[in-house]
Order: sequence, then C-alpha cells, then structure tokens
Amino acid sequence: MDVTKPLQVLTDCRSVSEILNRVGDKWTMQVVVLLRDQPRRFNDIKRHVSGISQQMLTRTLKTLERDGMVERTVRATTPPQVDYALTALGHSLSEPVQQLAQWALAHGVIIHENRRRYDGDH
Amino acid sequence: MDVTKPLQVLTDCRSVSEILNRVGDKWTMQVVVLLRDQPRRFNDIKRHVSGISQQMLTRTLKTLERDGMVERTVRATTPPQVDYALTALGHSLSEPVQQLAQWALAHGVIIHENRRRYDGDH
DNA sequence: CGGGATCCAGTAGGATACTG
DNA sequence: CAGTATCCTACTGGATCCCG
Repeated sequence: MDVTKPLQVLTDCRSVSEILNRVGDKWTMQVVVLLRDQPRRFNDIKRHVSGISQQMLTRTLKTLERDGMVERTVRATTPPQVDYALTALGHSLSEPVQQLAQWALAHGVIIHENRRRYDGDH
Repeated sequence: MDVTKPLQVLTDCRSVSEILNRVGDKWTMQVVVLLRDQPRRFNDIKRHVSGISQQMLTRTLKTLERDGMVERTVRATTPPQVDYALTALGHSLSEPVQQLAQWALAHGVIIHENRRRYDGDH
C-alpha cells in the first residue's frame, strides 16, 4: 500500500479529529479550564459550570479520568469527599487549547458576521 | 452582576467550545487540511476524504462557507464546475489546529494506554 | 457534475428519581 | 456529597433517490 503524503496527512487528521471531538464536546473544555487553577470537588465544579447536570458532569469527569487528563481522589470521610485535579497530561493539553482559544476570541466576531451575511444572502 | 475572573474564563470557554465543536466534527478537519494545499472540486474532495458521503460533504462545505472559511466558486460550464478554496480565515485557523495536531500525535499513544488501563481496572 | 430532498439509525445530551 | 439508573429528546451522520 502506498504511503503517499496526502494519505499520511489524512491519517493524522483522523487522530486529530478524535482529540478535537473528545475535547470539543459541550462541557469538557469548561471543566478542564476550571481545574487548571486548582483541584475542585464534584459539586464545586457543578456550581461553577453553569447549566451542567450532575449526569453530564459525572460522564465528563469519568471520560477525562479514563483518558488520564484528571485524577480522582476519594477521601473516605462522612460525607464522602472527592477531589478532581488536572494531571500533567491535562495541563499539557491546555496549552495548545489556549492557542485555539486565542484564535476563537480573535476571530469569533468575524465568523458571526460571516454567518449573518450568509444567512441574509441565502 | 459580578465580573469575577472565573466567570470571564467560562465565557471564553463557551466561545472556544463552540469553535472546537464546529471544527471538531467528523469531517471538517480532513476537508480543511486537504484544501490547505490547493483548491479542489466537489468530487475531487470526495475522492480524497475516504468514507464521506456526498450528503455530509455538502453539509460540511456549506457550513465552512457560511463561516467564511472556504470560498465557493461556480463556473457555469457544462458540466458545471465548482471549486472550493480555503480563505485567509480558513488558513489562519489551520495554524492553531496544527498545534493541537502536534499535541494529539505526541500524546495519542499515552491516551490510548490510559484508556486500556482504565478499562482493565474497572 | 454537483448537489437537494427524504428517510432512518445511533448517539449526545437533558430531566428526574433514587442510593451509599 | 457524590454519584447511579432510567427515560426521553434532539441532533449528527449515513443511505438512497432525484434533479438541473
């Protein structure tokens, strides 16, 4: 099978697309950025990420833990206390994401203008 | 209403999440990276992005056009010919995306290891 | 050739109730 | 407090047929 450059690029793309899909869901980013400052507990996160349900927060944290982006620490107190902290991997991700955040902030307005114009013309 | 720093961060996050969601869908990245090299025609793109249906390619291109990321040029020949090219905005996006691509390529293996380990333990 | 229109399946995400 | 379990809805993506 031929290892032409276009094919290589597309292979890379699928790998990148997977990451983008993981990190680009509705809540992951907000949780990661929140945890960048400090570890937090479940309901603490829930309070700061407005609109998220306990269901989705559970799923989001579990997926992040599975990928090794956050570490889950259970303290066997009563009531139980669970801390979530970003791992080194999670922190390393936040760097390229910030690049994209810069881009999004810089071009967000233009994109929305483009959409308005497009929707007006069509 | 208070304009505390956490709130500001979360506002940014939603904007970034929106971009990630747009760009992180199943096909957008592959199309954008393919068009980075040169403009291409509809079926030309379809051939290079293996697995994409004409339906999804149509939708993907239309969304990219709406956001001002690609420019659509129709030549009224018979048969009709339509060229798709990346705009300056589209090109500018590909830069931070490449940063993320680097990250994905560098850490993809570790992430998959983390998942295997997690799935084994639980 | 480059789509539009339609239908259909799978999954992401939301609401609520319950539990150790 | 920190979840699990259940149900439901909406959106994404795929397949097919048609049209200028």
